[in-house]
Amino acid sequence: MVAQAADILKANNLSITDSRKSILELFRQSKGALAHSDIEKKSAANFDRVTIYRTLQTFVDKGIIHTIPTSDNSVLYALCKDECTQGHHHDNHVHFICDNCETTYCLDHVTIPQVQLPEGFLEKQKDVVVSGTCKNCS
Amino acid sequence: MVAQAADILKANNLSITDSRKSILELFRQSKGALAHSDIEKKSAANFDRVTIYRTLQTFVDKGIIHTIPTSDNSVLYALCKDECTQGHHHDNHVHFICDNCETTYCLDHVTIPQVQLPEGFLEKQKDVVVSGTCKNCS
DNA sequence: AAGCGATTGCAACAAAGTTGCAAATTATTT
DNA sequence: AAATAATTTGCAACTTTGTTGCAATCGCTT
Repeated sequence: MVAQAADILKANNLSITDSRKSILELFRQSKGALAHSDIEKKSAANFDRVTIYRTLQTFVDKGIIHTIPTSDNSVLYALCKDECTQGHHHDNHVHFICDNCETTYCLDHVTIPQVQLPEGFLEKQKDVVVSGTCKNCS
Repeated sequence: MVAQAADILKANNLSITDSRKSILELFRQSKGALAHSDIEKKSAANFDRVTIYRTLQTFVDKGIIHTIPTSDNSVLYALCKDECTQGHHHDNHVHFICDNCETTYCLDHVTIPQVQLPEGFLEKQKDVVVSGTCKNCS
Protein backbone atom coordinates (compact mmCIF):
# COMPACT_ATOMS: atom_id res chain seq x y z
CA MET A 1 0.00 0.00 0.00
CA VAL A 2 1.07 3.55 -0.60
CA ALA A 3 2.27 5.61 2.33
CA GLN A 4 0.12 8.60 3.17
CA ALA A 5 1.52 11.99 4.09
CA ALA A 6 0.35 11.42 7.65
CA ASP A 7 2.22 8.11 7.84
CA ILE A 8 5.44 9.78 6.79
CA LEU A 9 4.98 12.42 9.46
CA LYS A 10 4.24 9.84 12.09
CA ALA A 11 7.26 7.80 11.07
CA ASN A 12 9.37 10.85 11.76
CA ASN A 13 7.86 11.62 15.13
CA LEU A 14 6.15 14.76 13.93
CA SER A 15 2.71 15.76 15.01
CA ILE A 16 0.23 15.69 12.19
CA THR A 17 -0.97 19.16 11.32
CA ASP A 18 -2.76 20.64 8.37
CA SER A 19 0.19 22.64 7.13
CA ARG A 20 2.60 19.76 7.33
CA LYS A 21 0.22 17.44 5.54
CA SER A 22 -0.49 19.96 2.78
CA ILE A 23 3.10 20.94 2.21
CA LEU A 24 4.25 17.35 2.18
CA GLU A 25 1.46 16.56 -0.26
CA LEU A 26 2.63 19.39 -2.52
CA PHE A 27 6.02 17.81 -2.74
CA ARG A 28 4.57 14.41 -3.46
CA GLN A 29 2.48 15.79 -6.30
CA SER A 30 5.25 17.83 -7.84
CA LYS A 31 7.52 16.32 -10.44
CA GLY A 32 10.43 18.53 -9.55
CA ALA A 33 11.88 20.55 -6.74
CA LEU A 34 10.08 23.46 -5.14
CA ALA A 35 11.28 26.82 -3.98
CA HIS A 36 9.89 28.43 -0.88
CA SER A 37 7.98 30.88 -3.06
CA ASP A 38 6.41 28.05 -5.09
CA ILE A 39 4.99 26.63 -1.93
CA GLU A 40 3.74 29.99 -0.81
CA LYS A 41 1.89 30.39 -4.10
CA LYS A 42 0.57 26.87 -4.52
CA SER A 43 -0.84 26.61 -1.05
CA ALA A 44 -2.30 30.08 -1.63
CA ALA A 45 -3.48 32.25 1.24
CA ASN A 46 -3.53 29.12 3.36
CA PHE A 47 -0.51 29.29 5.57
CA ASP A 48 1.59 31.95 7.08
CA ARG A 49 4.96 32.56 5.51
CA VAL A 50 6.62 31.80 8.79
CA THR A 51 4.89 28.46 9.08
CA ILE A 52 6.21 27.44 5.69
CA TYR A 53 9.74 28.40 6.66
CA ARG A 54 9.47 26.40 9.84
CA THR A 55 7.86 23.43 8.20
CA LEU A 56 10.53 23.24 5.53
CA GLN A 57 13.23 23.50 8.16
CA THR A 58 11.63 20.71 10.14
CA PHE A 59 11.40 18.50 7.08
CA VAL A 60 15.03 19.11 6.22
CA ASP A 61 16.08 18.32 9.77
CA LYS A 62 14.14 15.08 9.68
CA GLY A 63 15.53 14.12 6.30
CA ILE A 64 12.16 14.13 4.58
CA ILE A 65 13.26 16.69 2.04
CA HIS A 66 16.70 17.96 1.04
CA THR A 67 18.02 21.23 -0.31
CA ILE A 68 19.50 21.63 -3.75
CA PRO A 69 22.25 24.15 -4.35
CA THR A 70 21.72 26.40 -7.34
CA SER A 71 24.04 28.92 -8.90
CA ASP A 72 21.45 31.67 -8.86
CA ASN A 73 21.02 31.73 -5.13
CA SER A 74 17.52 30.31 -4.88
CA VAL A 75 17.03 27.52 -2.39
CA LEU A 76 15.23 24.53 -3.79
CA TYR A 77 13.74 21.72 -1.80
CA ALA A 78 12.95 18.25 -3.04
CA LEU A 79 11.48 15.16 -1.53
CA CYS A 80 13.97 12.46 -0.74
CA LYS A 81 12.98 9.38 -2.63
CA ASP A 82 12.47 5.85 -1.41
CA GLU A 83 14.88 4.96 1.34
CA CYS A 84 15.37 8.60 2.17
CA THR A 85 11.84 9.05 3.38
CA GLN A 86 12.45 6.55 6.12
CA GLY A 87 14.93 8.81 7.81
CA HIS A 88 18.05 7.44 6.26
CA HIS A 89 19.36 10.38 4.35
CA HIS A 90 21.31 9.59 1.23
CA ASP A 91 20.99 12.46 -1.17
CA ASN A 92 24.03 11.64 -3.20
CA HIS A 93 22.27 11.89 -6.49
CA VAL A 94 22.58 14.26 -9.40
CA HIS A 95 20.25 17.21 -9.79
CA PHE A 96 19.25 18.55 -13.15
CA ILE A 97 17.85 22.04 -13.68
CA CYS A 98 16.22 22.82 -17.01
CA ASP A 99 17.15 26.26 -18.33
CA ASN A 100 13.94 26.39 -20.26
CA CYS A 101 11.07 25.17 -18.08
CA GLU A 102 13.00 25.71 -14.83
CA THR A 103 12.01 22.32 -13.51
CA THR A 104 14.50 20.67 -11.23
CA TYR A 105 14.80 16.91 -11.42
CA CYS A 106 16.34 14.54 -8.97
CA LEU A 107 18.09 11.98 -11.13
CA ASP A 108 17.99 9.29 -8.52
CA HIS A 109 19.41 6.66 -10.76
CA VAL A 110 22.41 8.63 -11.93
CA THR A 111 25.17 7.94 -9.48
CA ILE A 112 27.66 10.60 -8.63
CA PRO A 113 31.11 9.83 -9.96
CA GLN A 114 34.13 9.73 -7.73
CA VAL A 115 36.13 12.91 -7.36
CA GLN A 116 39.84 12.74 -6.70
CA LEU A 117 40.55 15.36 -4.05
CA PRO A 118 44.01 16.75 -3.29
CA GLU A 119 45.78 15.38 -0.23
CA GLY A 120 44.40 16.55 3.10
CA PHE A 121 40.89 17.14 1.88
CA LEU A 122 38.20 14.97 3.42
CA GLU A 123 34.97 14.51 1.55
CA LYS A 124 31.74 14.40 3.52
CA GLN A 125 29.08 15.49 1.07
CA LYS A 126 29.04 15.96 -2.65
CA ASP A 127 26.53 17.83 -4.78
CA VAL A 128 26.37 17.66 -8.51
CA VAL A 129 24.08 20.09 -10.29
CA VAL A 130 23.76 19.89 -14.04
CA SER A 131 21.83 22.43 -16.05
CA GLY A 132 20.69 22.35 -19.65
CA THR A 133 17.61 21.17 -21.48
CA CYS A 134 15.38 18.51 -20.04
CA LYS A 135 13.63 15.68 -21.83
CA ASN A 136 10.37 17.62 -22.17
CA CYS A 137 11.97 20.71 -23.66
CA SER A 138 14.48 19.20 -26.08
CA MET B 1 55.73 39.97 -13.93
CA VAL B 2 52.59 39.81 -11.89
CA ALA B 3 49.44 41.42 -13.24
CA GLN B 4 48.04 44.26 -11.17
CA ALA B 5 44.37 44.69 -10.41
CA ALA B 6 44.29 47.69 -12.73
CA ASP B 7 45.72 45.62 -15.58
CA ILE B 8 43.02 43.04 -15.21
CA LEU B 9 40.37 45.73 -15.31
CA LYS B 10 41.92 47.31 -18.37
CA ALA B 11 42.14 43.97 -20.11
CA ASN B 12 38.42 43.63 -19.65
CA ASN B 13 37.55 47.08 -20.94
CA LEU B 14 36.48 48.33 -17.54
CA SER B 15 37.27 51.77 -16.30
CA ILE B 16 39.58 51.74 -13.35
CA THR B 17 37.85 52.92 -10.22
CA ASP B 18 38.66 52.73 -6.54
CA SER B 19 35.90 50.30 -5.72
CA ARG B 20 36.75 47.95 -8.56
CA LYS B 21 40.42 47.96 -7.69
CA SER B 22 39.76 47.34 -3.98
CA ILE B 23 37.23 44.61 -4.49
CA LEU B 24 39.38 42.84 -7.05
CA GLU B 25 42.30 43.13 -4.68
CA LEU B 26 40.23 41.56 -1.92
CA PHE B 27 39.65 38.53 -4.09
CA ARG B 28 43.30 38.28 -5.01
CA GLN B 29 44.32 38.36 -1.37
CA SER B 30 41.74 35.87 -0.24
CA LYS B 31 42.54 32.17 -0.31
CA GLY B 32 38.95 31.18 -0.84
CA ALA B 33 35.67 32.41 -2.16
CA LEU B 34 33.90 35.46 -0.77
CA ALA B 35 30.27 36.15 -0.06
CA HIS B 36 28.77 39.53 -0.71
CA SER B 37 28.64 40.12 3.04
CA ASP B 38 32.34 39.29 3.42
CA ILE B 39 33.18 42.01 0.97
CA GLU B 40 30.90 44.45 2.69
CA LYS B 41 32.68 43.79 5.98
CA LYS B 42 36.24 43.66 4.74
CA SER B 43 36.06 46.84 2.76
CA ALA B 44 34.30 48.37 5.78
CA ALA B 45 32.43 51.66 5.51
CA ASN B 46 34.21 52.24 2.22
CA PHE B 47 31.71 51.48 -0.46
CA ASP B 48 28.02 51.59 -0.81
CA ARG B 49 26.21 48.29 -0.72
CA VAL B 50 24.80 48.96 -4.13
CA THR B 51 28.23 49.56 -5.60
CA ILE B 52 29.40 46.20 -4.36
CA TYR B 53 26.41 44.49 -5.91
CA ARG B 54 27.02 46.20 -9.20
CA THR B 55 30.75 45.59 -9.16
CA LEU B 56 30.30 41.90 -8.49
CA GLN B 57 27.75 41.67 -11.27
CA THR B 58 30.12 43.41 -13.65
CA PHE B 59 32.96 41.06 -12.73
CA VAL B 60 30.75 38.04 -13.26
CA ASP B 61 29.62 39.34 -16.64
CA LYS B 62 33.20 39.90 -17.70
CA GLY B 63 34.28 36.49 -16.48
CA ILE B 64 36.68 37.84 -13.88
CA ILE B 65 34.93 36.05 -11.06
CA HIS B 66 32.39 33.25 -11.01
CA THR B 67 29.62 32.23 -8.66
CA ILE B 68 29.59 29.07 -6.62
CA PRO B 69 26.32 27.36 -5.74
CA THR B 70 25.92 26.37 -2.12
CA SER B 71 23.21 24.35 -0.48
CA ASP B 72 22.60 26.94 2.20
CA ASN B 73 21.53 29.65 -0.16
CA SER B 74 24.51 31.95 0.14
CA VAL B 75 26.06 33.16 -3.08
CA LEU B 76 29.78 32.85 -3.15
CA TYR B 77 32.10 34.51 -5.62
CA ALA B 78 35.58 33.43 -6.50
CA LEU B 79 38.29 34.67 -8.78
CA CYS B 80 38.68 32.69 -11.96
CA LYS B 81 42.19 31.40 -12.14
CA ASP B 82 44.69 31.63 -14.93
CA GLU B 83 43.09 31.41 -18.31
CA CYS B 84 39.76 32.52 -16.92
CA THR B 85 40.97 35.99 -16.08
CA GLN B 86 41.60 36.64 -19.73
CA GLY B 87 37.93 36.56 -20.49
CA HIS B 88 37.71 32.96 -21.52
CA HIS B 89 35.43 31.55 -18.92
CA HIS B 90 35.95 27.93 -18.04
CA ASP B 91 34.77 27.30 -14.54
CA ASN B 92 34.38 23.59 -14.87
CA HIS B 93 36.30 22.84 -11.75
CA VAL B 94 35.33 21.35 -8.44
CA HIS B 95 34.55 23.55 -5.45
CA PHE B 96 35.28 22.48 -1.94
CA ILE B 97 33.67 24.02 1.12
CA CYS B 98 35.18 23.31 4.51
CA ASP B 99 32.57 22.60 7.17
CA ASN B 100 34.96 23.80 9.82
CA CYS B 101 36.67 26.99 8.69
CA GLU B 102 34.03 27.76 6.07
CA THR B 103 36.64 28.48 3.46
CA THR B 104 35.69 27.69 -0.10
CA TYR B 105 38.40 26.43 -2.39
CA CYS B 106 38.46 26.26 -6.14
CA LEU B 107 40.14 22.99 -6.91
CA ASP B 108 41.32 24.05 -10.32
CA HIS B 109 43.25 20.93 -10.97
CA VAL B 110 40.50 18.51 -10.12
CA THR B 111 38.57 17.91 -13.29
CA ILE B 112 34.88 17.29 -13.21
CA PRO B 113 33.98 13.72 -14.01
CA GLN B 114 31.55 12.80 -16.74
CA VAL B 115 27.95 12.28 -15.76
CA GLN B 116 25.75 9.88 -17.67
CA LEU B 117 22.39 11.61 -18.07
CA PRO B 118 19.16 9.84 -18.97
CA GLU B 119 18.00 10.04 -22.56
CA GLY B 120 16.63 13.43 -23.62
CA PHE B 121 18.63 15.45 -21.13
CA LEU B 122 21.12 17.89 -22.61
CA GLU B 123 23.97 19.06 -20.44
CA LYS B 124 25.09 22.65 -20.68
CA GLN B 125 26.71 23.39 -17.36
CA LYS B 126 27.85 21.25 -14.49
CA ASP B 127 28.70 22.22 -10.95
CA VAL B 128 30.32 19.96 -8.41
CA VAL B 129 30.45 21.12 -4.83
CA VAL B 130 32.12 18.93 -2.25
CA SER B 131 32.03 19.70 1.43
CA GLY B 132 33.99 18.23 4.30
CA THR B 133 37.26 19.05 6.03
CA CYS B 134 40.01 20.95 4.25
CA LYS B 135 43.73 20.39 4.44
CA ASN B 136 44.20 23.06 7.12
CA CYS B 137 41.51 21.69 9.42
CA SER B 138 42.14 17.95 9.18
C1' DA C 1 41.70 71.20 -19.15
C1' DA C 2 37.00 70.46 -20.86
C1' DG C 3 33.42 67.54 -22.12
C1' DC C 4 31.22 63.12 -22.47
C1' DG C 5 30.09 58.73 -20.91
C1' DA C 6 30.39 55.59 -17.20
C1' DT C 7 30.19 54.88 -12.28
C1' DT C 8 28.91 55.95 -7.61
C1' DG C 9 26.00 57.00 -3.63
C1' DC C 10 21.67 58.07 -1.91
C1' DA C 11 16.91 57.22 -1.09
C1' DA C 12 13.25 54.54 -1.43
C1' DC C 13 11.57 50.27 -2.11
C1' DA C 14 10.74 45.02 -2.55
C1' DA C 15 11.71 40.51 -1.22
C1' DA C 16 13.45 37.05 1.86
C1' DG C 17 14.26 35.38 6.25
C1' DT C 18 14.15 35.58 11.63
C1' DT C 19 12.37 36.02 16.48
C1' DG C 20 9.18 36.45 20.53
C1' DC C 21 4.89 35.66 22.15
C1' DA C 22 -0.05 34.76 22.70
C1' DA C 23 -3.66 31.89 20.76
C1' DA C 24 -4.92 27.63 18.78
C1' DT C 25 -4.20 22.94 17.72
C1' DT C 26 -2.43 18.21 18.55
C1' DA C 27 -1.08 14.66 21.59
C1' DT C 28 -1.28 12.59 26.14
C1' DT C 29 -3.06 11.51 30.49
C1' DT C 30 -6.58 10.46 33.60
C1' DA D 1 -14.39 11.93 26.86
C1' DA D 2 -12.49 15.74 29.27
C1' DA D 3 -8.57 17.96 31.01
C1' DT D 4 -3.95 18.89 30.79
C1' DA D 5 0.54 19.19 28.70
C1' DA D 6 3.28 19.97 24.74
C1' DT D 7 3.62 21.59 19.98
C1' DT D 8 2.55 24.34 16.46
C1' DT D 9 0.58 28.34 14.31
C1' DG D 10 -0.12 33.20 13.10
C1' DC D 11 0.82 37.84 13.97
C1' DA D 12 3.78 41.74 14.52
C1' DA D 13 7.93 43.66 14.36
C1' DC D 14 12.31 43.46 12.72
C1' DT D 15 16.82 42.33 10.08
C1' DT D 16 19.05 41.16 6.05
C1' DT D 17 19.47 40.95 1.19
C1' DG D 18 18.78 42.59 -3.24
C1' DT D 19 16.80 46.16 -6.81
C1' DT D 20 15.78 50.64 -9.23
C1' DG D 21 15.87 55.68 -10.55
C1' DC D 22 18.31 59.66 -10.42
C1' DA D 23 21.53 63.36 -9.44
C1' DA D 24 26.34 64.07 -8.38
C1' DT D 25 30.85 62.51 -9.22
C1' DC D 26 34.69 60.34 -11.40
C1' DG D 27 37.56 58.44 -15.27
C1' DC D 28 38.78 58.56 -19.96
C1' DT D 29 39.45 60.75 -24.40
C1' DT D 30 40.70 64.59 -27.14
